[in-house]
Amino acid sequence: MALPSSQLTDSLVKRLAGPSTGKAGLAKDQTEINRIIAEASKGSKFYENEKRKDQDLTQRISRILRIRDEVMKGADLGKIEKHADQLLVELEAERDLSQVIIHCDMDAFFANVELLHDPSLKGKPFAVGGGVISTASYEARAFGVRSGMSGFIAKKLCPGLILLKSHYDWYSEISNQVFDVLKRYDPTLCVAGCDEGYLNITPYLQQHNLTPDVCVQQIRQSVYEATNLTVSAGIAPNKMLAKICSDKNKPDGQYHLPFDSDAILDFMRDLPIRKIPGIGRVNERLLDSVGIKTCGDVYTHRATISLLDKQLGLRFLLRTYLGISSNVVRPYQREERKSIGAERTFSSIGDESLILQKLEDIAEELEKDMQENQWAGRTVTLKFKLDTYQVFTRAKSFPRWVTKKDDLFAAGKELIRPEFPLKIRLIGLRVTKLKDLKAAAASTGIKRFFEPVQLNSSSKKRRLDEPCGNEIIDISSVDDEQALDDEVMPGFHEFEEEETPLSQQDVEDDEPEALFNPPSEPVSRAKPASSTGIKPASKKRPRESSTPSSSILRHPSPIPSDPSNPEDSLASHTCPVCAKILVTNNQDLNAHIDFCLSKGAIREAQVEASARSPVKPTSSKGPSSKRSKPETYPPQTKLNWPKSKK
DNA sequence: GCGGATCAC
DNA sequence: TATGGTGATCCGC
Repeated sequence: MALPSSQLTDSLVKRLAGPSTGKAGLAKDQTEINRIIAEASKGSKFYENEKRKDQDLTQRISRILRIRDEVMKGADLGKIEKHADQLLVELEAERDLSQVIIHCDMDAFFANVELLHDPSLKGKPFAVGGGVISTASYEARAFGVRSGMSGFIAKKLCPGLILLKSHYDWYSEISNQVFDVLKRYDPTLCVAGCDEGYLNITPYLQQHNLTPDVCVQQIRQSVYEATNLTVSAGIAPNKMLAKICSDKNKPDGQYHLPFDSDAILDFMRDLPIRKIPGIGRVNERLLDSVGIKTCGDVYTHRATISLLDKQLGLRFLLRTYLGISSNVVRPYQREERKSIGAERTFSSIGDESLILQKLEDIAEELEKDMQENQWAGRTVTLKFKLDTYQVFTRAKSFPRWVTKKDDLFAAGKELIRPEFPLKIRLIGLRVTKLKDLKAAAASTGIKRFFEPVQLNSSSKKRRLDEPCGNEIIDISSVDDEQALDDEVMPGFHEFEEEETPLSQQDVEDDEPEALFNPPSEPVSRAKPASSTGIKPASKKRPRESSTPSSSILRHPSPIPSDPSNPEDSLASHTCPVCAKILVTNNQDLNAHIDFCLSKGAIREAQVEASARSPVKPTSSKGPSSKRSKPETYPPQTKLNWPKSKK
């Protein structure tokens, strides 16, 4: 039984353990649990796919480290750190401790709802979910059973595990009850999933002359009285911190982070970076590769991060280190929605007619959903997962609004046809470039004059269009020019809530998110040359990328010396790669850095390519498997963060 | 606009 | 022993 260790890397073992390792309800011996999971998975197609992804990530990390080493040569680290420190001062100035933000998170939600319906489950290890576990009871978690884990793996970890089917209607109803309670404390409640939400209780505290702790006790008590379910909560000055805090005393507890800069810094210092929303397993590994395990490590490695800004996201990480994030709490707006889709997993099938049947089913399901919720869209994206677990997407845009099953099915067929032969285990359709048919209808009647218009968070216009006499029906055939034309309601602006930016241009970072906020996260991707080169055919081939593309350091005045530098004025800069001093503007500086980087990166890539030969084709039928040239050069990697600015 | 990847619940 | 579904974001073409 100890034989597996030979081929398994630590990273693969950890990856196989699932995305929610390190969550609450820790089990005793994680090592033993991971071994059992790896053992049970070994040899399966799922396992092979995870292995492939793990290897790709390993390569991506290698590229980043090579870039780092190259860039560090001759770099003036002292100067770079000084610049990072300057940025920290600027970010610190943005800190806002004036709002009391609460993150409420239901404890083992699905499992506890099941418990209400069947009290005999109390004290037993059970989990909700069929093939994949949604939620495990705390007793089951002690065995290592976690959400996202396959049911049969969970059974291996806990032979006595009771697996329950999901009852979404139950969860949904109770979920609404919970939110109704929370809204009494903050009508602008921001729902983040069916079992959690953010509140800004600042006004409530003032109106009722309460302290945050007492108020949150009352909130939790109110939820319990209404549902018989416990909820944990975090009290902090912003959403990110509140979310992290809600996990601190879970279950049935609350944690109040002091509203004090130094206390927050202390709190962040030893916090595992993985706890930050947006930093998942991949980003965790990437950051770990440069020595960052905790938020405090961000400061220690600020020079490295500065040099790898493009890959790691300097600004995001510095904000994280400081414990700064958005404190804007606002309900999800319908017009923020960007896509609607449906997908289904089934036992692998290769028969074309059967696959088309599945596609038709999905098209019908999606049409129903779009109809019920009044959405139309212009882009249809087909998604399919091979029996090897590799996922692909193919998209097509239309000049008109799509709403009907026939159109969805036709688009799907057109997109999948060139991919045959195929053996797939999942198929799905998603529609984007949405048009809100409810808004379209509303804009038609007189009532439009009484309803505030909401702008799309991003910036401009909102919908509400004029056309169509008065019915909502089938706009799919309306002339697009007209249908596409939106109209802005006069007199309403919509973007008010911003906090004042102080001197920084960047005001709010993340708030537009429906869920919490941060679309952030680092990581970077490497795309290319995956170890297994198979893939569906058609379309684009691997073209080679050649231009550098990036400039490390995205800020106007990144590392260079001068603190004051407008956007494009000339200034003296030290190239972090070759250490030359250049008098130029930022654009040219970046171009220069790209040049320096590409030289080193290409050289490294060549060395690596020659040292490595085979690209193993994992069977499977992808027609033209490319494999041609692995990477021309590395700049692929990068962590995407949130949209920090702009 | 497209496709791959990551993330969260 | 059968490893989910929905939605979003970001990057690099």
